[in-house]
Amino acid sequence: MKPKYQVLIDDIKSKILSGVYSVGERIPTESALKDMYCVSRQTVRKAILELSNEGFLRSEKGSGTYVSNQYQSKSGRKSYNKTIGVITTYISDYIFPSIIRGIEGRLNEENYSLLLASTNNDVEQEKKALEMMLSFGVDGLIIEPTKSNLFNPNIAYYLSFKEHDVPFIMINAYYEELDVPFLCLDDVQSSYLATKELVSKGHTQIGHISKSDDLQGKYRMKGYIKALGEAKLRFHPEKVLSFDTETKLELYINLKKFLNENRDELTAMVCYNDEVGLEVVNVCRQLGISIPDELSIIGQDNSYIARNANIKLTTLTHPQEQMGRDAADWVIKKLQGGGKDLPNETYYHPVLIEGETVKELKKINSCESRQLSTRCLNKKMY
Amino acid sequence: MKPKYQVLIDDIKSKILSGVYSVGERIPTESALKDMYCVSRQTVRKAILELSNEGFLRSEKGSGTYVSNQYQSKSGRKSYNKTIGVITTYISDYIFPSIIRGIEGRLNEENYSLLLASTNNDVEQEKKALEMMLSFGVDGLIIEPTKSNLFNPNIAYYLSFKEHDVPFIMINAYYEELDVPFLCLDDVQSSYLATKELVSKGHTQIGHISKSDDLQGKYRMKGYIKALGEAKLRFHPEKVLSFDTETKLELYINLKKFLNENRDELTAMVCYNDEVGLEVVNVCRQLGISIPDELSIIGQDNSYIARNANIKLTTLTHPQEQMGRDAADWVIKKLQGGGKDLPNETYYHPVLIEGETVKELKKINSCESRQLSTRCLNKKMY
DNA sequence: AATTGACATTTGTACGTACAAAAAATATAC
DNA sequence: GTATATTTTTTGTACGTACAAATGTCAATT
Repeated sequence: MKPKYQVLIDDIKSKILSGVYSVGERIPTESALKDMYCVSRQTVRKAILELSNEGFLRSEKGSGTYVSNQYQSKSGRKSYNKTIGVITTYISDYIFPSIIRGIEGRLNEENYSLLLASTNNDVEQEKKALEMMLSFGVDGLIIEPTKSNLFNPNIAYYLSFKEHDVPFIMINAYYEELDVPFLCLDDVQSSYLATKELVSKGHTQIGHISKSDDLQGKYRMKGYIKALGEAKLRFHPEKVLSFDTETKLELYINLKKFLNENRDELTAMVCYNDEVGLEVVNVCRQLGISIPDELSIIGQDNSYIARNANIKLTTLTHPQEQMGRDAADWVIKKLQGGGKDLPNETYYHPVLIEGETVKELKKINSCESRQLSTRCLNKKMY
Repeated sequence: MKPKYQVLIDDIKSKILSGVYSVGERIPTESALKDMYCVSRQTVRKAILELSNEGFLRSEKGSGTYVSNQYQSKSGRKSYNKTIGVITTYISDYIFPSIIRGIEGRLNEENYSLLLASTNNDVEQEKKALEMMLSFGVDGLIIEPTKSNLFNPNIAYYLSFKEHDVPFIMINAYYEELDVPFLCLDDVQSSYLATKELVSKGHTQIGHISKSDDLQGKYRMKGYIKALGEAKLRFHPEKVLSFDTETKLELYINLKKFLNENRDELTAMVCYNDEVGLEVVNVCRQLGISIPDELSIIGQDNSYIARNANIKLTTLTHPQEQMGRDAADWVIKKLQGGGKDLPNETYYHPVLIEGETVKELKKINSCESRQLSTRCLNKKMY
């Protein structure tokens, strides 16, 4: 358990690093902090003394305590460190090794070092990672946002980076509340193409699995709805299963329930990503649903797990390594002074990769009113 | 007029610098100093705290206050970051993603964060990474040594970690100059088994490609020599090609020259690792040397590139993910106080994985003195 | 002789009171 | 309006009490 003075140190340091207290600004008096934190004045003083020793604060008798610039001059040795910080939600899973390979490759070409931290899509861990990077004084940052579809209190840190002219760029998603540079797959287009592919294969009963806390989830849902609309197919909310980072552990159970309930309603699923797509394959195997005979599935991202599974998942491309290279390239160029003509928003267009999980229903598409019963008949013949 | 605590500081510092209190010696207790100087205990503590910050003293609860050496830095304070630093030579290539996966997985189970830096097997970048970790104050470290077979001036940092009781463990190799905990593949055994396999397949003209700046290179050479010795085969230095991190870029050219010169001398190669093994395959393709008909090849480490190449390389296992997990487990246990019975040296035993790059020569092994001319005759017949 | 448990000792955290010293704010005089 | 004196505010030094946490010591037991 942290001592009280350490809680104060951490809080005040956090406020300094995030720009709540800016350099030269006077922080609340010892007496005010005593009341704010419900501690004794001695405890406040102990915290302030330690922060002064670390160069964050400077006290003046009779006047007050001010944010010092000593820590900043230490972290301001940007060109000396030649290090780029990378903050991602995960490191060794899914498409992240490929992204990191792209980043690392490009950085090595310019002899930049890489400092990498992961957040596990958790706001507290993102905060810690940001403070680490700020404290050390990285030259630039490549950041994958955490829970990008929800409000994030760490946004203050990004504003602080902007203020200190530390170039950073976001990948995979961005905070819509901020005007920041980013590189993203066109998530709308990805789901749109997936849904459109299923429509072109004769599917009219198409479900969707969505992730609610990431911006990708929102726009992949948008693409799904857009393609339904173009095909004059109605959007049914009960054909959508939504989950988030915290409920991901229960996805297997929720999928089982969802697919059982919709067994006779759906002929196809557009999944949030390949990981979810393969989870659907797994659950269908448990429920005795034949893929793709009874249910067609499309994942997204073209991850290695889609390519290496027992059944080759139909999926959409994700720029992965190229996006990593481009992000590193952007930061390097920014650091080398050529920031004027760098793009602030880059979208990558997805391409469909055919696998073994989509079945064409065109043969029985001549009479749409009998589609479901024809499907049941077809099933009895095999 | 000097404050009382400054009088104490000056007096105690003077006693330390003059040798009255020698390094490692316990100075009088707070209570005794209170009586000696006729001040309050708080005033004594203030003096001791400042001397501790300056590196002159070190206090231990329940025990006393000791004279420290002056190299002790402020980063010796206990860390509350719950972050483990990992320093590896590379991040996204070869077997490193698997190792990192193991580390990350174990750390996540205990809610530790991961901070990752790579050195590219360069001493300066290792120094930078170590300073970053020290500066931030990680709770523990997992380190893959840089140029582990050469003297490394950064060894002082590892001594500093030891002194500050920051638990760290090395993976893949260690510095033989230091008595540090480590987890390693048994590199002697790996090359020994590779060479022995070739011997058992009838090969007597066996070459070796070695890496001189890493400890693995030294011990894999040792295993090669050991197996030659057991088979009563002579060790020929001209059948060994050695390279290091800096000359790696020229490996292709040097391999071409080496394999051309030894075209009629060698029937098999034990390679430092899979990467080198596949490079040999590549060069042989250029030189028109048929694998494994004319030259058998064994790599080491069972990396994904060995499993996914056009030709499946015969190789030896490396613990990769398991070793990563064990390293993280070791550090976590150390941090949780259970340091007494943790192993200081762990070796993993390699196992041969058969591929498509080794040919058996047993049919023509009956007369060893005519082996080379028989091989030439055999070649003319095809 | 080795181990265990109880107790003493020592440092660490946190609260409080009191006064000193320097800067800032306000009042007063011109 | 400006200069000076006085008061208030804020940090700095020093004292004290109380309890927690870790280490060290010693006696009893096996």
